[in-house]
Amino acid sequence: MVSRAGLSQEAVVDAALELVDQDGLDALTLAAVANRTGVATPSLYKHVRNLAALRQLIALRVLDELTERLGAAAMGRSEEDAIRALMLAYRQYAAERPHRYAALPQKPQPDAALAAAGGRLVEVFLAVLRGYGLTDSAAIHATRCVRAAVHGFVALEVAGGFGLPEKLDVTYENLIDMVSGGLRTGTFT
Amino acid sequence: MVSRAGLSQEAVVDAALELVDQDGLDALTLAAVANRTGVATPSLYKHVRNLAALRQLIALRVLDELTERLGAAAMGRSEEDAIRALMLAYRQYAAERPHRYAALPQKPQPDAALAAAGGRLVEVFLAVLRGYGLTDSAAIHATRCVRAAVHGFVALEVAGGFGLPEKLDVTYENLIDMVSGGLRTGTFT
DNA sequence: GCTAGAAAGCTAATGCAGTTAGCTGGAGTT
DNA sequence: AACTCCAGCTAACTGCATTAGCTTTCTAGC
Repeated sequence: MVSRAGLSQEAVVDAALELVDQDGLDALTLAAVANRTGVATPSLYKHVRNLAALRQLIALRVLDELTERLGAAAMGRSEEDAIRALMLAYRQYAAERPHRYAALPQKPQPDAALAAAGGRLVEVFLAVLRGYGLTDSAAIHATRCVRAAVHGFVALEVAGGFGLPEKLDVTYENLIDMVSGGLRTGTFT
Repeated sequence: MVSRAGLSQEAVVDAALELVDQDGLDALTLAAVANRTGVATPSLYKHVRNLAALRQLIALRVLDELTERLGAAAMGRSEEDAIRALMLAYRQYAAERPHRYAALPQKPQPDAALAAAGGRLVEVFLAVLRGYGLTDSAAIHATRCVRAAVHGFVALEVAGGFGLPEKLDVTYENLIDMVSGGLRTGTFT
């Protein structure tokens, strides 16, 4: 069935994710992945176009993983309850897998699969916001605001952008209040 | 006065910033900086410890530049007026210099100068929030929330994380409303 | 003015990572 | 049993960061 090491694109991405989890994003090198999969570096090119492509595959995985988590968290809840669950789950994912979260692309990627995954993520937010009775355009603006708040907090937290780490839970509760308050009382254009 | 090319750490950072502005963060390479300053690559080590150090110097510059802009924008304003000006100036900086904004560190940096610069940035936010009569701890939480919202939006925008770029101005106005509404009515612990 | 020393620059060389080219051997097929 | 395909390999090249050691030039002090 499979020749030698039984490698596949999936297995390569798996190994790359382990590497990222353990040693951070900067440690993601084809040599390291090859080493971890017990293969010579050039052999990886049989499964992955190049390093950039591997990074995109990773981003795709992370995005889908996050989307799944958020969907599960929001399921069966509505309105503020759902928003709160969504935001908590989001932060929790980044806390559990900070390096994976950091692996999300920081620059515009022209990748179609990635864009689709981003769309799926947005869909989860939109689904939750429908409970607020927001019309199409308003829902989009509201979604962006929620995403901005959540991503901003998490990104700053992961990057060590906040001083004291003790009270971050409290800050996040405040942020949740701010967001859900804004959704309740705010006027979205 | 100065030996040959009249280089200095400042000049190296200047050249590096030009490079980043023009070609993006990935284009920041010692070879490229050397080329731009008319010097052989190893000569740069006379002014900068290594590439990582250069990156930190760049981050420092950007952080201070941003802080200065925000301070100027908030000056003479108070409460919602000031918050609005602050948020608009923040986004405008990132829009003008997206690559510089992206050059801010994404990972915890143990650099003291960088931490100090971060502290100065936070000070501007805190100064504005004092107008809301927030006590110490509450002011810190509120500041973090504002920063999270602003940074999240800007980071997503710079990264192309939003679909349609047309209505982003509108979204940002909504975000400003959400934040200032939260500051007005919210209870910060 | 002259000379010593520090500073700034250079060339040479090393190591590592990504990538390409071309070979090879085993698995599945006919 | 011969054929074909493909995963994996070795060899080789490139670009970049970094170090070592030499040369030149400016400055300071005599």
